[in-house]
Amino acid sequence: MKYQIEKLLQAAVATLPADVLPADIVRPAIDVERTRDASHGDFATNMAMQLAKLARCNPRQLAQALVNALPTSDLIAKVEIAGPGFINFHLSPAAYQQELSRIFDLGTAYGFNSRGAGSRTVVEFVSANPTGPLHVGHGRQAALGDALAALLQSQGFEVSREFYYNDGGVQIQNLALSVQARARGIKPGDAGWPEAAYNGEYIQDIATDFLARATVHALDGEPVRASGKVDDLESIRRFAVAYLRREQDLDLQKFGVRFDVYYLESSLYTDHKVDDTVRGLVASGKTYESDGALWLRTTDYGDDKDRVMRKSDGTFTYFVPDVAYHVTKWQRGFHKAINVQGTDHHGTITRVRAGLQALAMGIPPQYPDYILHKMVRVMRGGEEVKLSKRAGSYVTVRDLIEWVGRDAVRFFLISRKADSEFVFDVDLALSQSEENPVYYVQYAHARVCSVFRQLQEKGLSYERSVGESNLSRLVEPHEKALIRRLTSYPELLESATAALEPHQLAHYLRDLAGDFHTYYNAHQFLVDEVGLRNARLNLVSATRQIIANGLGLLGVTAPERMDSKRIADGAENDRSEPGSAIPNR
RNA sequence: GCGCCCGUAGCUCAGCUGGAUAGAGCAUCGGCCUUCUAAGCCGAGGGUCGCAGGUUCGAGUCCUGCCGGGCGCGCCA
Repeated sequence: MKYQIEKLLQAAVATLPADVLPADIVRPAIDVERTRDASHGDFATNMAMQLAKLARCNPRQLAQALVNALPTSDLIAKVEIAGPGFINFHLSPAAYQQELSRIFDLGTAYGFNSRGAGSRTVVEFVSANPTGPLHVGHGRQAALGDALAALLQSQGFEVSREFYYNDGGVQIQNLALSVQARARGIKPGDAGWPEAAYNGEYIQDIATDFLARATVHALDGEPVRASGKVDDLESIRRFAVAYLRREQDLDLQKFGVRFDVYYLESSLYTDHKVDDTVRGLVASGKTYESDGALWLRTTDYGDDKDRVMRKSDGTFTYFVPDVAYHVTKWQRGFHKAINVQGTDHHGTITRVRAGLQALAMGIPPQYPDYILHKMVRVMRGGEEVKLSKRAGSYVTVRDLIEWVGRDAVRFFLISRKADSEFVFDVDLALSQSEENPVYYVQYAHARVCSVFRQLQEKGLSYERSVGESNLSRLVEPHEKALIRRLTSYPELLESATAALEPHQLAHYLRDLAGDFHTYYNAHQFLVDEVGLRNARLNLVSATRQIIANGLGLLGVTAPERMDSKRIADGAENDRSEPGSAIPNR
């Protein structure tokens, strides 16, 4: 609808005579947006004011000229000039009817488009090192990245979800040494406990299983059998990595997140991608040797100092395989790449991009895109739980899911802008999980389903149709507000995707649910009069569809009933005591 | 010290890339269940949009400088 109005305006501008709008003025892009206030109509544009500034004339007069030049359309019922020169458009019932029909026709695909068709996109997220369980920060990335990937898919992008494993390097060595120490009965703080060791209790679990010669079946790899020999550091390393990868995979499975590709850092070495990258960089002339190390002149690309590629001991710094990894993204045809990471990684952005630019492969300077999220602080028992791998005590994704349920964790983590810090109050989530915003949205969905169950029980008829006579029955302000919200869903999806901001969708759904609950309380749907009943049922049916669509993109379930306080995926939630459920009324 | 990000109601956060009277949830207070599920609805109070300038028809949004907070600044990853 928005585009149709923009087209009309475009036509109007083109017909303006030169004495009103001199031809040499550069036309600003036509921008039509939703009004905030329903009394201002459905859409508005400020272009008369922008043009007036350039043409040095009265904005209201220019607005009038534009309105006069506007082609007629059956989508528009009324056009007004308001305030300093806004042009307000009131849509006709036909326009809404057309849009509601589309909701029914397209179903789960409503709001989708093919704007990104043919654009292969890789979204990299989580990418946790296999040195410990996933913490809440990873949870935020998982929720963000997965929703973002779904949004991109809704706009026609061909998306690959990728997880990059740093399975080489010093950290893995430290992990192996930690497990080995535990297997020898050495505990954190004891004499002989390695300095850079991981202190978490999960290390003991791994050591115990290792000694018991357990076998770990990683979800996407070969089974790994522990040798049980304490001196066999290589076996310990392989076993520990497989063990923790499996743990992480299980967490992600519980969270409902799937990856298309797990990319192993170690494979970049075995496939010679790292060597190729180094050769390419040396050939570019952007490197130099100093103090026995090989450096990349990243300062040529805006970095504040040059970076070491190959240390004097002959090993590479981590950013070399990182560049190599991004080269493979480009070579695999992903000309759009988005990385979801914590803000503590923002220093790496310049380096990775510098490496890609130095290779002169035709990769755009801004490749890849980054979404950096701030840290999640966790409050429990009135105190902040410090997220420290060293201390070994931190809240895991699994903890959160067990406490408040997957749907709540997902919705909660997604409903904040990535670059805003926020506090996850565990006590609040524990004590008031029933009041979590996600249930508000899910309840709206379940309520519609319930209405249709009642319809059947009462044996009432219902005709699914949004014909003109039908829609003209929807005259209540509550109904108009709901229609407005529903039909703005495609614009919302487009905006959330373009801005890479899934939180927009979470907020939209809460608003939509609010519109619905208000309507529900104000009016009866199952009325005797057939025409009105059809009209209202069609409206709430469309509402149910959009809520289900939106929640689906966020990875949250849309339950058909909420007949207990138990959470939709309540298998994870053992807090409900017998009798605590609120019975149906 | 330098770089990036953040600062909006008591708390947690929105504010659609500069628009019309700054919004929601929680918390507080007051109403609404013999009526499609009260996980809901209606109403009230609560604001110097960190501070000070600037840009223009118009600034929470843009530019500058301060103040406060986070993160980064290794031949660590």
